[in-house]
Amino acid sequence: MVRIHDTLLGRDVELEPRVPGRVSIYVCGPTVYEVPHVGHGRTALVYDVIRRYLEWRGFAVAYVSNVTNVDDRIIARAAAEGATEQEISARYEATYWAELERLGVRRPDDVPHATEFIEPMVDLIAQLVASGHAYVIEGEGVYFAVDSYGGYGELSHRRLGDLLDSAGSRVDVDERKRSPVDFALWKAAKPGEPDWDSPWGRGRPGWHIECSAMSLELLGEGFDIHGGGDDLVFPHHENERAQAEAAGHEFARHWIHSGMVMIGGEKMSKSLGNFTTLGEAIDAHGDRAFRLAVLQVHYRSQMELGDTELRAAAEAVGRLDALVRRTVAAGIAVTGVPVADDVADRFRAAMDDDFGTPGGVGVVFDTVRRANSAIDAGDEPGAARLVATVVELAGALGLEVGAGETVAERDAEIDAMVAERDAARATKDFAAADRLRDELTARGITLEDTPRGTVWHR
RNA sequence: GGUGGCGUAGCCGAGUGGCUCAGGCAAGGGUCUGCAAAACCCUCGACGUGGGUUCGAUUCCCACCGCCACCUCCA
Repeated sequence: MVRIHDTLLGRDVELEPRVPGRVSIYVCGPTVYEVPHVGHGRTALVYDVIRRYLEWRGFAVAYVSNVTNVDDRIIARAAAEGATEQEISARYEATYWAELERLGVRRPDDVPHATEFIEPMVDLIAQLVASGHAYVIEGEGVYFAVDSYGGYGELSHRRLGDLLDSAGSRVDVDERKRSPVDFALWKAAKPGEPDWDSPWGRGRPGWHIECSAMSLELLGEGFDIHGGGDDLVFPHHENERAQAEAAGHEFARHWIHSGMVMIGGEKMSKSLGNFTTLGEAIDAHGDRAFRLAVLQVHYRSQMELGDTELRAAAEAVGRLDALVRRTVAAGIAVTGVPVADDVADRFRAAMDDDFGTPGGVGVVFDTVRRANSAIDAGDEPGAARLVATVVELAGALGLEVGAGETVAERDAEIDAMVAERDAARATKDFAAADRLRDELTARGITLEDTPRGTVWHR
């Protein structure tokens, strides 16, 4: 059984899906007004792995993640560049998905955009107005009356009184609101901004309402898991929940939140300007190093994710590929070999405990060592089994082992040089052999001499 | 101030009331190799501080110190 840490309850609970065997997940995606940074990459990867693991575990997963494409910052960016909001959001959304694809993050089953769901949002707001949970301020918009919903604060573990005390201390409050903590469901149109028709005049939706409406629309009442970065717990998710439940809907059964990426001990964020773009990080260290670095830290913890961490992870990825090279060089066939059950059990135990990827990764690398030992010992069946297990379990985490060019790429010219060197070695002409190896090294080729011949990789 | 969380060996980072041992990176020594590479073995070193509970605590409890996040937009 899979246990997950539920933010609402503040403890681990068994995942008992609404429909046995099927898990529905909604994860808050980015607002696309800038290129993604490594923090966005981590969050997307964390949920990608949760999705993959649940599937590996036998669940049918419905995975939805939205993109916010109407928002103050998009409008501001469009104005600054003399472009339309659609141009800005389309541009940065394209970058977002392109980078995630490089990371091997699978596309969600559905990617709703705020602008495509105006009608469900308006309907939801209308329900709230009709039931007295929301009110109109002329010329300003529609607001949610926080007082009217008794569960407010439960998700983020805040008392309404404390919220009222701190409201206004950091941000100006519109005194026409009934309570300083009330928030906008619908914002009245302003000149030059995108707007839509509504019973309250033209305008655009508030931020929180889009996720309430879209998650319910696509996944239905009482969907299983709602996730996102932990900076969204308050106010975003608190508000989403309040709106949906106040309107009479059964909202998410479980809430999960992932930790932030830190840089030099501070949260990485666009507003602080202390970010590395995701693309730069992948360029510098590779997609698998990025994935492994993320998996080596529990998803709920804050983590540093800079060059130091990525370099270390890249070295570790090299061990995975080296294992496959050694296996191939030793002539050990792995396809179709069943996994070692005891290892899979350890892996499952770690992962079932709130997606304990660091433990799972530990099991994988422990198995890498054992597999190498088995190869050294000439235990071919044992090695085959352990290597098959490594490939399988790493695959469950979305980590391809021995992928692509590192293993079996053919290159006639390099093969010829390697053959020439082998011939030189056979006649003990080591000067010539070393000269050839130096040439290859200069071209980024590393040679490994094995009992069954020389293999090379980049 | 409120809420949530964290402090583990040179670094990153799991985990557990006692059992030989997370794992990754780095460092030193060794085996293998013509030399390398890769691999394996060994070594190095830990649980913020002070109390308490206990036969025994890094693990439970209390206090303290330090750090981070959220309380405004934010993955």
